[in-house]
Amino acid sequence: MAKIGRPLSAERSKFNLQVTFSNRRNGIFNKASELCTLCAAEVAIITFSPGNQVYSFGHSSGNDVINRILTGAQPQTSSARQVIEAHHNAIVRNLIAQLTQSSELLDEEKKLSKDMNMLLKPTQGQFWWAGPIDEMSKPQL
Amino acid sequence: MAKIGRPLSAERSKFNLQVTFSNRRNGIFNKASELCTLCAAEVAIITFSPGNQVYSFGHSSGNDVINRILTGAQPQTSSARQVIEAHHNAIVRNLIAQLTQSSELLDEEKKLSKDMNMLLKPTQGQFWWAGPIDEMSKPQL
DNA sequence: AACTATTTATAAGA
DNA sequence: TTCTTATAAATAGTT
Repeated sequence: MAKIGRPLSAERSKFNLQVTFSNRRNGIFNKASELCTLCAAEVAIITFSPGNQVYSFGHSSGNDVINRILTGAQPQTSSARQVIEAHHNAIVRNLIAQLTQSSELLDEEKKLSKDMNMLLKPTQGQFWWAGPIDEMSKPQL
Repeated sequence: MAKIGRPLSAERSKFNLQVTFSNRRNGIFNKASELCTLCAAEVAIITFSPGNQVYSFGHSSGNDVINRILTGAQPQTSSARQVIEAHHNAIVRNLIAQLTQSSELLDEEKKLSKDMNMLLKPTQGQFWWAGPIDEMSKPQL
């Protein structure tokens, strides 16, 4: 929805696309960070770039990362880093698949439920969407 | 970071906070949607509101939800809906915990790696942060 | 990296 | 809740 900042040129170079992805990813992460602090919300974001690299954002107010660093973590070698990064990558790959599947299942059920309501409540005529009823049972206007 | 739209009043009512959360959540989801279409990226977002309700966003370009609806899904009862929603809620609860843990592990390792660099490269003196070196080895300014 | 012209986001109020 | 509006933020293209 909606146009962006400036009108997009018809042809965007591959490099510009990477810059755009990076800028917008940072923008979304900043928005998420603001949402956490402003509303005491929890937010997790997983992104895969066009180049198939993963960037993730996670915030949980209960965890104190610094404390855990100060009480026992040991410096790790570069190869250990690689193992951790690979593991992290595998985890988020799996997470995004689960999340998408679960979200879509929910969306399907919502859509079907809405259709059922439209079929089952025709006698209420034009007033069926006027009351403080569940959002799910509103017909598409 | 940064101030927001209009200056915030000193006291924000609980209701306004909910409105703010809803508006900003939608804003982030829209940004994520734009990122997907504009950059051919994959994005998944999980949020928990202050009221502990979950809202999630998932996009994977390979899945065709409509087709799966048309080829076999059956309408479900309200109790089935509740089961699905509970299941979805449990899934995302688990996902956000995993993601946060994995992200924090990565962050810890990066921080330790940075500290190691600071310890191992003292001879470069005041110039060690001036060059085009890896971001990870920059000291905190 | 920084600038800038626009568009978009959004807090408050109606 | 939805709309409006004033102001700040985001950002695409350029330098």
